[in-house]
Amino acid sequence: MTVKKIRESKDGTVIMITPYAVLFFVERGKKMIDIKLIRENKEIVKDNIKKKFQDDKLSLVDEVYNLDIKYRESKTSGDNLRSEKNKISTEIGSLMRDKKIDDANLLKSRVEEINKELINLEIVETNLEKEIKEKMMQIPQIIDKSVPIGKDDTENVEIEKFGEPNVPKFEVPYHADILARINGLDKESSGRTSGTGFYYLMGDAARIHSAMLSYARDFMIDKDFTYVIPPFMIRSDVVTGVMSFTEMENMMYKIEGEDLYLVGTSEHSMIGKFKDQIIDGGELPITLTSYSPCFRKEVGAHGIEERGIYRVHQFEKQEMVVLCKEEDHMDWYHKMLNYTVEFFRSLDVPVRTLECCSGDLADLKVKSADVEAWSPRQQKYFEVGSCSTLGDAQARRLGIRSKTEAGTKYLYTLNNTVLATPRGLIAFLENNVNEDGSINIPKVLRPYMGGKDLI
RNA sequence: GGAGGAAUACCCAAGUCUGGUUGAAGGGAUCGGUCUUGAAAACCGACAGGUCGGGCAACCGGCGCAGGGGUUCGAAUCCCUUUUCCUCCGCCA
Repeated sequence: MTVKKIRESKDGTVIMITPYAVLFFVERGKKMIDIKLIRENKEIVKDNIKKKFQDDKLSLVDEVYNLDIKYRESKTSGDNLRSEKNKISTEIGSLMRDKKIDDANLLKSRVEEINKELINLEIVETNLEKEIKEKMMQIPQIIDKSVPIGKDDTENVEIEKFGEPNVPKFEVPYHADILARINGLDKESSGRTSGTGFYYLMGDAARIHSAMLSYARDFMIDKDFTYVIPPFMIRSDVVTGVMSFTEMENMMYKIEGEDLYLVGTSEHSMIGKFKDQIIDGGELPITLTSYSPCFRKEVGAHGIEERGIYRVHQFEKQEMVVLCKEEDHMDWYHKMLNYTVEFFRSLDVPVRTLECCSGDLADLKVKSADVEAWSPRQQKYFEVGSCSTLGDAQARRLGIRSKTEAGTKYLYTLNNTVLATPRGLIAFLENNVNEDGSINIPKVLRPYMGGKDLI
């Protein structure tokens, strides 16, 4: 099987994939908010758009509002015609049984007329529906009241620091150099086999990497999360359900000749698992921790760096995913964020939490914060994980509902990183390296490192 | 990868050949009741969910028999197509 990047293919793959995905996007009618909110309270939706500094989208609200009125009108007249048609067809049935052929034929011509009328009406109906969905797709999820208002990532807000951001007396080497000293990284070879953005981790470096993941897995199992190994490839309908089209283009690797994509995170297959499912209210909350390799094209602002393994095409991740009821999602959000903080603290890595401001928040998200690890080399924090609640937006797109006494409701979905590595490995190395190049192994990792306390 | 078979409601399952009062028999599960000290059993009753539209509401209507399309006045039923599952063969860590 060949993996091909959409962007780079010159054989028509792009042209084949793009319209297909867009079609799917539109036809499945995935939207982030309930159209009833626009019918009943346009201002909430508009205020939300303003808060996110997307004023160019304001007109969409009124457009949807008006199209919706037209749509409902045409749906009502269509439904009436269909109702009449159903009635007459049943009558024809009983006339045929009684062998009253002439009477039946008379009625048939009436149904034929109705069908002619319906053809045009249905075109109008379908087009209106499509137009509404396209516009609805661009209207962002309503953000939480607590989200700080700001234009872009420069206005994100630090919530809290955990651990002292120490700067040791010696100069902490660049992570690639730390790895070089223990013969832990070979990028020359990976360049030959796979190109930039890949790596060979070797020896103790590879072992710490795996140890951290195993520890992350057990850490979450101890928090009563169910460990899951999901599929590492998913179909396009799942992909378009869990991310926007731009994200998809910039992130996902497509398998050539198949309707399959390599996951960019296990969240994709984990949320996809529940697509079109109705979950019994008694099973909630569903708390899962999944492992997967993650593949990302990283097309866009940053791209792939030359040295090091900070931003790469392939990494591994232990993730947490929670599906819960509306009233519980904020509790889970805070709990999940704290778990990641606790995890990094147990590895002697100072961290801080940084809340995403309104303008930097992805359209699907209600609230989100990054966990950032301290880099004693750069003397600043860098992102190692991200915790988000998507409200019911993701569930709405994918049809994930639960049945309770109150009726059927869309679930609230959340996800958070426990550990993504090699990035997590970098954080670990920089904070545990000694002047002589040796590396301290914290207590929690020793069982996974054959008992060693130092490399 | 090849060759067959299947998909009907919470579960099992009839209906498909031969299109029409079939939005779908029957059974189980579940819920309510009778009987009982209590329970079981038996008997009686309820039980298609979902989604979209209309209505203050009671309620009315559209869609809906794996998904999508077609034929027809009319489709669970006929045709095409996609997916999934099962059996057999092949291949393989």
